[in-house]
Amino acid sequence: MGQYLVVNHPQYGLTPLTIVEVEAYTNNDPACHANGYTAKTAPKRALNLFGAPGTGYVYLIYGMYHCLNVITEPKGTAGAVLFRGVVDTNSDGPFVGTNLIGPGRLCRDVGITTAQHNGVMLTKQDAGLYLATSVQGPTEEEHINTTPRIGIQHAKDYPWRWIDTRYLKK
DNA sequence: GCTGGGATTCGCT
DNA sequence: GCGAATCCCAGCC
Repeated sequence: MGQYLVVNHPQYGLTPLTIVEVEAYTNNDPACHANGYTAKTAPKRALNLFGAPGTGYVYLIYGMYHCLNVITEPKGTAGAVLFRGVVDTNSDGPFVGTNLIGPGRLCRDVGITTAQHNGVMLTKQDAGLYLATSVQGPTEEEHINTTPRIGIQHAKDYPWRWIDTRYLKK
């Protein structure tokens, strides 16, 4: 939270966007795509969930939208953070004044797709999509709230969604 | 080989 | 508040 997701905008080039909303999914989590599987038995879609930390996991939801995650657990253990919302804090960026809230909208507006970005290493800059330390540093705890995750059918009570209250009220 | 549901969004009512 | 848009693949026949 508060760090940068750097995207490669077709006109503005590399653009740092500040992360303001995330959710966590992990091993033995009923809501995780990898739940009930191992790295060997996982369906193709969820395979990257068992990859090396820093790997991007992009999947298609409802046939229409892409969702971007980053792997957070050691290789072989499922676990990821879903990026649900970013804001453009650049004075002249492409999305100034437009907070990209919602995982599908975020991916649509910055051009993240499974074809281009699933499995890329988000700690390296060569894919034009990566994570970076922000100038303002991580979000202070006073600005962060936790809530249950959105839209899931299982483990609805896990308080594993984090929001920056300066941009999101609930 | 077919069917149904999903970590969503937007527009219309 | 509800439904449509639309693709992947697990589960079941």
